[in-house]
Amino acid sequence: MKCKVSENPSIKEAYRLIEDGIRKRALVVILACCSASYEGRARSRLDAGERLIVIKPDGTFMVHQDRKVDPVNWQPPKSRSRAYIKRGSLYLESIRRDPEERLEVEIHEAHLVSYYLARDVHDLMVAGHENDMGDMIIMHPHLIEKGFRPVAREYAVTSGFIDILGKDENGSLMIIELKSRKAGVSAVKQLKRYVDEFREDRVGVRGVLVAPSITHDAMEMLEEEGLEFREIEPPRELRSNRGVTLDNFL
Amino acid sequence: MKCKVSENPSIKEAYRLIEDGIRKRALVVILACCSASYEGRARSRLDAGERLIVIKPDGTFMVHQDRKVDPVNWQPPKSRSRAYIKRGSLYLESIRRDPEERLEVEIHEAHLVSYYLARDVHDLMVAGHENDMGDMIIMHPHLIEKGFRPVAREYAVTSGFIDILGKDENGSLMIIELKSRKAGVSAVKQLKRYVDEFREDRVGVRGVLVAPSITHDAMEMLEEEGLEFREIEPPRELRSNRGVTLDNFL
DNA sequence: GAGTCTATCTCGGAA
DNA sequence: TTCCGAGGTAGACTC
Repeated sequence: MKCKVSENPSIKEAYRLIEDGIRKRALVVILACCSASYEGRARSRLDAGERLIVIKPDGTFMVHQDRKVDPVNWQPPKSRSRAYIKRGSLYLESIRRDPEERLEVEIHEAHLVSYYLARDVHDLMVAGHENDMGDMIIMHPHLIEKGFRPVAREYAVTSGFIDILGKDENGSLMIIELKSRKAGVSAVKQLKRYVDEFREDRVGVRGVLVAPSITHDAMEMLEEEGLEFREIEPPRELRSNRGVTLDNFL
Repeated sequence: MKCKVSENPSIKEAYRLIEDGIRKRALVVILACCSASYEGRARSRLDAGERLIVIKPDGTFMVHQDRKVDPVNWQPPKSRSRAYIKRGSLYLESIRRDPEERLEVEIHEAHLVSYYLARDVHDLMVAGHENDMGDMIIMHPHLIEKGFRPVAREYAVTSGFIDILGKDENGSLMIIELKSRKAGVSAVKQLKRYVDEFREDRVGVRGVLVAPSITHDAMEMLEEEGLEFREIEPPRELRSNRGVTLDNFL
């Protein structure tokens, strides 16, 4: 029996089922009219409304309203949850240590209480990240331009890390800034800071912003600063080679 | 009847209940063994596992694993969801326009399908935001130091917005950077950029980072740059006056 | 609609 | 453990 369900349970029934589910490290799902108070990194109060409450086996606790992707109140994995009855009312409590945080939910009326002994071994396979773009460019440097040779990756400078450092066919230094989404002015500013740092030493340093697209304002600033743009889509293969390094090509 | 529930439904029963719930703009909650494919801003694939699926009245769609606060796959509010049966299997689909994104979930086995006609009019009341800190400092400038006078808020400069601009008792310009959480090196860099911009014009500009705490590295950088730190906790009152402006004090 | 910024951001990786 | 940066960030707000 993977699933246990109770419709419109009494307070005691709800209490027992929830405690049972937590103890068995099940996925506990509750539909209820509730209110919530949180105190920790911030402080919040949520008045009564009908919501979805979820307690996960890893200690995650969430209160979801009828809108938005984000929970309205929550606690992260490893929080300790329990149910208790006080003055005839059912409460849920989730406590986190370091930082000390406490979320208390008062259940005014439970419509559905259930738990689910979920088994889930798989992780998400995802493609289209900045890291994948870097891998792709290291493996296919001509995507930047003919004759481009990468020299270093995540190269540390005062103002941060240069995504890819390389040289063009004339031996001029090239600073590559990667963005996996549309690039804004902040990306241009970041690239400019890197280039300025190098230009102090020597001239002829090229700065290239690589992204699938760019905002209008960012393109204007880029041109003003004498920087370049390469339109490149992040790769879409789900099983990209992890751990591609420059060693393979130098 | 606020709640409708079916345990271990057949494919057709599950299909009908889910479509019914979506049409009635209910909160649809499903416990099922499923796999998922996403294509849009990125691309992802999730192999079979036992999960919680939620469809909200506002169009939000979520697939939750047995761990983590964030859903493993999701679509934002205003997405269009539907269920359908293809080659004897039950599928859920959620589509978003602009950007074009599609999430498809195949239900291999539904353990629990339910929907809940939730009513929830209340919004979260929360305290402890950066904005509240700004309000507090505008109302009590001496928290920065004796004689401090705020002059402008969200003051636009080339590299962004200065949280609070003011003058000390000697008439020297002060640039205040607020953080509601522990400040890191990025906050110091940000403050430094603002101060540098002003120092081009005139010397004697003071930069002050205001936060409840600061990382070790950030404090070192702050001292190197001749900037200052004020340890201030964000306010905890839940009903802070919204819309406090400088007009009330100048 | 596009751009910018905060967040109880969350989450993963590195020092 | 602490810290830093990426994210399909989400969500709020301004222009």
